[in-house]
Amino acid sequence: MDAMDNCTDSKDRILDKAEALFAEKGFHAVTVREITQAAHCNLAAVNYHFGNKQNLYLEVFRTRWMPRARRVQACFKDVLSTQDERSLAGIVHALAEAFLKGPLTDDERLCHSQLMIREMAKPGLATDMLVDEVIKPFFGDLVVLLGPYLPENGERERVMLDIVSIFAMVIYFNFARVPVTRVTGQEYDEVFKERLVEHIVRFCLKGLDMDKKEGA
Amino acid sequence: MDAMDNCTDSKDRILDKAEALFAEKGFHAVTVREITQAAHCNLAAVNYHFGNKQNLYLEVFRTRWMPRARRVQACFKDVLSTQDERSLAGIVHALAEAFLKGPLTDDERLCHSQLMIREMAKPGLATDMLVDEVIKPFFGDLVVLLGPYLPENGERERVMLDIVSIFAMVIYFNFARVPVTRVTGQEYDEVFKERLVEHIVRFCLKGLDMDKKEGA
DNA sequence: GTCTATAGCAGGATAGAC
DNA sequence: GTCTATCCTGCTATAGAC
Repeated sequence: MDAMDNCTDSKDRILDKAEALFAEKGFHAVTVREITQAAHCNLAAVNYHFGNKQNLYLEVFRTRWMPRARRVQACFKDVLSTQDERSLAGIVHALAEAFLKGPLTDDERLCHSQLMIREMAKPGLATDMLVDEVIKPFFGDLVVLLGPYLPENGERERVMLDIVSIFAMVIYFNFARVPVTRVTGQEYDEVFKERLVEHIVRFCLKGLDMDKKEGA
Repeated sequence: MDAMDNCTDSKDRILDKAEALFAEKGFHAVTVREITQAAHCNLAAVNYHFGNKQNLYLEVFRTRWMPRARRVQACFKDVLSTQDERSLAGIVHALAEAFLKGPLTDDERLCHSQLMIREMAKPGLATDMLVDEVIKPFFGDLVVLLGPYLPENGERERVMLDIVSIFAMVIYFNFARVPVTRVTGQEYDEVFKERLVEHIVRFCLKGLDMDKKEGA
């Protein structure tokens, strides 16, 4: 398809297409034939370069998913460092922005969260790598970062749940595009995504925040 | 396994096991052989009763998923009707409670949300049925119910996003048990689930709500 | 490093006895 | 309704020419 296809070697093309297909359909629903056809190379290339299908899947995470996760985290820290004053609102906004708009293209972002969700749904081949090398360290950073805003020092669990909740929002709105679009009637264009970031920041900071009009 | 297995007919046993397996692994990762073995019946039974694997999958949604979704919604309305005064907090609490504790057993709830998430991740065989017959009508009800609390009548989209956000929390905490457990160190026992309900209600109503200690 | 050909096997589906 | 036996397709993986 792409004019560049012949410039990059088949190993890279396979990794690219494999990632997209694994994200879209899941490991079992994708066949090696499908991948090699999409990558415009021979069926045997997967076994030659990666040994077998499982290892190709793992390589997708090693060479594609992990670096991208690091890019997003770097973006988050970049945004933070440019803020002259540190505030809770600033941190949440940086988080939502890095994950929902950040350095990734739309396709990358969708692909990225789909791969993660699939792996998180049920412990899979790449779960350990993902949890130990990316999720846990990043959560550790966030706990430290949000420490000053803790109600008490003892309530570590509450902070954990709050952080997870922010991710819940970001990941859900990325992943559940189909029902969101069907229910709201909104396509995921730039305008809507900007509104989503605003919504997520507001919701995470203030919740529904409709108390003014209590009493039906 | 169960002592009751021989009492219910094979059609029901197949539906039960198929649902659990489809939820756990996804459509493609499950084989008909696996299902029939788990259901202690013959391989040919699936084709005899359901024609083919795809139709079995659809029947799982028709005869298992949909009735359960209705039970949860009924529970939500029940709780609402017992509240003497209607309030935003009451509605959110009823929602979180119905979905996170409600009428379902733990296994049912996990199974239920896994099936839905898989279907929502990418439009699948049952997506239309699910969206048109369950999600859209229920969202319609919620929009009406939350209408009195709208900031303005024009802001329908904001209410939609708020409702979706509540579901995002509920579904994520149900679905992403693995990372939640790994990060928080908490198993999903009764105590933790009760805390989760409290957390979700609080978070949805008030967000992070840490403004008191602004300024690091 | 790329390709063809094929081994070897697992899965879905069916025919037909009981 | 249940079972056995079997067909056939489509998959992963490999061997070996180029």
